Amino acid sequence: MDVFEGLNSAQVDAVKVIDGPMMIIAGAGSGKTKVLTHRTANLISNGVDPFNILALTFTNKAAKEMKHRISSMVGENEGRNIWMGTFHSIFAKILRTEHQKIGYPSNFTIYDTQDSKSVIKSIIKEKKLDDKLYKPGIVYNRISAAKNSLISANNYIENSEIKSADRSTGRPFIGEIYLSYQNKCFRSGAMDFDDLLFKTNVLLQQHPEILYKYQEKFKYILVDEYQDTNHAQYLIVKSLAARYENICVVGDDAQSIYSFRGANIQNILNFRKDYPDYQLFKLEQNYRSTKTIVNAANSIIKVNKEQIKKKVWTSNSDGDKIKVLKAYSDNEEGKIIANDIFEESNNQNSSFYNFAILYRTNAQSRSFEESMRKLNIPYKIYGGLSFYQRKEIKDLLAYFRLSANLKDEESLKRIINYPKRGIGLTTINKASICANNSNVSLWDVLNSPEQFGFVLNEGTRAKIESFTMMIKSFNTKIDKDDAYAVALEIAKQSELIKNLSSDKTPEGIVRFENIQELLNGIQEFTKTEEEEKTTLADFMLDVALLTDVDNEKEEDHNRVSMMTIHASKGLEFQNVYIVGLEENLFPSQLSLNSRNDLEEERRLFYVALTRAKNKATLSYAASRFKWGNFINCEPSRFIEEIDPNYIIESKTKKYFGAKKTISKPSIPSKNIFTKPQRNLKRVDKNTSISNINPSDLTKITIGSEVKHERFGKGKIIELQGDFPNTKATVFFPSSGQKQLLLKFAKLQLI
DNA sequence: TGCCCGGGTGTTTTT
DNA sequence: CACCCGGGCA
Repeated sequence: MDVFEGLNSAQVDAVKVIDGPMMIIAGAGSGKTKVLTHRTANLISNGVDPFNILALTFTNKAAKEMKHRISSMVGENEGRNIWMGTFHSIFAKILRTEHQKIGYPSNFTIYDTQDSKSVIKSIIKEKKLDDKLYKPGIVYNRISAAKNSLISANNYIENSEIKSADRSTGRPFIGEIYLSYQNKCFRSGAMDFDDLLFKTNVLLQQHPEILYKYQEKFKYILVDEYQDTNHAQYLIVKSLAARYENICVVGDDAQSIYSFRGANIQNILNFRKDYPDYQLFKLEQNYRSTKTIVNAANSIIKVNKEQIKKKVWTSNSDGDKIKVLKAYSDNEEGKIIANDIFEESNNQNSSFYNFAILYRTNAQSRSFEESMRKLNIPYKIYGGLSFYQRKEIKDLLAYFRLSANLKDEESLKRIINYPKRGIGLTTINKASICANNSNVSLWDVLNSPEQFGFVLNEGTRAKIESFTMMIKSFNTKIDKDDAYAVALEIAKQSELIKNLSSDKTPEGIVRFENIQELLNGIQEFTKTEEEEKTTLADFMLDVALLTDVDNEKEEDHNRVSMMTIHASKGLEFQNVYIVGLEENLFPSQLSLNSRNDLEEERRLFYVALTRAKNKATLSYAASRFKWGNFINCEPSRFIEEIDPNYIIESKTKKYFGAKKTISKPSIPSKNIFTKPQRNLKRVDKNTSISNINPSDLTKITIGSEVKHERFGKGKIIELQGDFPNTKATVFFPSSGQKQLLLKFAKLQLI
């Protein structure tokens, strides 16, 4: 196929380049992914071996998608050989291969943030530090920031600048905590997220032969979302590319929104210094959005001082103006938005898949969930508590993790007394002290108590022995037998299943279902994994790096997407609702003190707005429930910053009126959600599909008298299209003529 | 060792 | 408001 087909001239220029350093500044919606995939295909059709290509993306989903698209251009056999993934997953893979060089087992565990904080917490306790001052979260962030700047624990302690900074906040011992944290992780055969990058740097720096090996392997390197790379990532890329300098980075400084994670916009600016003979390309034509949205977004971003000059434009149509909705409270905001989505989906004859609600913080999702449920609109929340972070899932995974890596202390502590085995905290604490004294893992102490001076009574001893015996038996199977069989055995033998299935509360049933879902996922894994890696140990390797977005299911079609703006990066929707546009919320209160932070918030708003293809709607509430009482809110400065030509402020009255209509309980809500099911991620399939069945639908004809849950009585004037996509024009005496899609409208014949 | 109750505390954003 | 943690008691 022709790799240049369908590209504009700027895109062709970028796709053409094969060798040498290059940077692509790609405005929002400018076809960045297209350029990346076509360029990679072009490399391959010019004789570059896919085995020599490394492509680093920001999310697993982006990697998967890109791999898929490349494969469809160059063939599956070529495409599959490209190394493509997130920094974290690619370098975890390399670290597992080269584990001996850094003294880790190849099956090291990856600690998630929860695990890390729990380790830190236990250290703070051991060191008898004031836990009011040393909060695990704060300490974790300090350590994380240090690692991302490649500062080791010893460097940290020796660095006088850091020392005085920590002193001034009253926490002079963070360095010591860092040191024993690293020690503990090492002893547990575990790495945290930042270690994956930190240790890769150590590996490449201290072992020239390894560096050479990967420089030779990855002769062509491609980095997506370069504006969001941190120092550790930057250095890895730089050293890998140093030999051949075939490096292509893609990014947009206007969309840099991860500085809190150590991302450094300077990486984009430094590129020129590192590779003076680089080629620069700018993609400025936006194909995604209407003129209104593109221009409004430009008017916002131009308020920022720091940016690379570019002119994003589009030849798309003008489109609708951006609506600004005011609500009186956060709950009313939910209702107004749900109402608007309902109406728009009818008017546009459009699936809910084309709608997204974007917010600044995860906590905001609640009022939207509630109002969507009331209107029976199906939705899916991305992020927040991910599937893998649920308690019951973490419990079962902890069994798997421990069985794969006996040294994993966090997992051991989590499950040794769950389900109850009569091995309590006192016992564990004693064992921990022995482990610390001999600098061995907790498992070693439990496994051979005498050897490490762990005194215990006969009863406890027997209980511990039966536990270790069980885990050991899992351990012998986990990297040999079929993953699903082992997983099921563990779930049963540990009595976790028994324990969960005895809980008949609604929450308990959901937990049990989640376990089922995990087991199903493992069964899938044994079938789909191409190579022969189908043991549970293989499954566990990068399960820590998976996120919700990575498990998109077909059933998620026809649902409104709800997520933070951060999570929406790289996505696009026909209709975007940006909510909670209030001072102190968006922009966040914490950003108001520094120009840089405020500019990042503004970029975040820019990202949010540029997700929209057709329509963007903004909303804010005049008061919001926070920490138990109402606080008054002011509209966000970002609303004023938009060029007023592109927005309409809706009259409050109209929406006030709408509020009344919605809150009228007009549909019998029986069956659907008998009681509010908070925390349920899985929404029943078909919740949105009309309550009347197809035979009812076919009975509706022109002239039928019908009743609509919000518009009341009406008469069918016209019908267009075939079932199930029949569109009806209905006249409602109360609110005029409406276009409705029968399958959504839940019309009832009178 | 395990459960219950009360107080204190917390909201950015994520791999 | 909702959750987590620690203390007190069985």
